[in-house]
Amino acid sequence: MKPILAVLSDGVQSEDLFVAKEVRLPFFSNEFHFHEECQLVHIVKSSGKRIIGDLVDYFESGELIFLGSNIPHVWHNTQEQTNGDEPEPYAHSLSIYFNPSKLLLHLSAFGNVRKIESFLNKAQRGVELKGRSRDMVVKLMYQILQQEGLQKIITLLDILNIMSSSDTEYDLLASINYINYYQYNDSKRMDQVFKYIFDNFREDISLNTIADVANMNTFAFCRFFKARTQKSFTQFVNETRIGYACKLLGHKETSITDIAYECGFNNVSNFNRFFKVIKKVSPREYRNQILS
DNA sequence: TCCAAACTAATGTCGTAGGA
DNA sequence: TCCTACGACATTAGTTTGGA
Repeated sequence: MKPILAVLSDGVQSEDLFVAKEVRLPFFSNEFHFHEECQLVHIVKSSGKRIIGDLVDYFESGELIFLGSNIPHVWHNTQEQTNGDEPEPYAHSLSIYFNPSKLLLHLSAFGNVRKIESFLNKAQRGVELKGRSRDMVVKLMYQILQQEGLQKIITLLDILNIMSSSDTEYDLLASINYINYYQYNDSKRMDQVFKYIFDNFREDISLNTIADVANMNTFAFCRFFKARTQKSFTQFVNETRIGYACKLLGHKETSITDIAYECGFNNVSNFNRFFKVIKKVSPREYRNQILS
């Protein structure tokens, strides 16, 4: 199955080497999409759920993600998370887009670009930068917004150099076997499905219900969903729930039992079982780790 | 994309044990 | 005593497969 590329309508124009953008919106776009351009994104202010490749996780202000070519992704705020009453936009981010082939072609004229090329390949699974590397890159991203001409390009190269030299200060996000089978034509249907799951994962979501959302019967939906996400519908929902549980476990005053029910599990036994399968540690161990 | 059948994974319940 | 973790087991719902 050949993936179809999405085109960034306001992305990198043919004469540009890269584009830097600051976004302030009431909430992030819910569209699940991918594009040929690499994207470096810093979440200045917002929180919610995100999908990168086959990883479903929570995001918060401050994170820095680098997405390589063609990895499907979405940052999602629910209405509840958007703090609709606030006068200020709740979704604030900085992004840099560039075409990797074009950039490498230009850079190769000046010398060996193997290190950057290798990093860009790794980034096809999505990269979350951490520690000092993240702080340095974020600082440079703010600088780039104020710069013009050659200075902007020099700063971009600095950023690439920091990221590709950071051997330990990043995590790869999508699983190693992840392959993008996503098609542009699927966009609307998958958006509806993800939106429904994200808005309703605290309740029971039956296969019939979600298949109706996708306008398919249950068998067709199972096949469709697995083909696009490389995981079953139940697995996806449970990962969403466990991701939410991880967030709640940071609040010491809520008991693990309460968290289990809050996340949509109907009994603690199931919650413990899935938590350990997905996170490799029990909820209590996880809480101890993050609170320490 | 649909359907039927077979298979498998997820779920709920109960019991037990350890630690605070 | 309560909370948490975990195992066993029966049941149910979800998933896969193959043909159309």
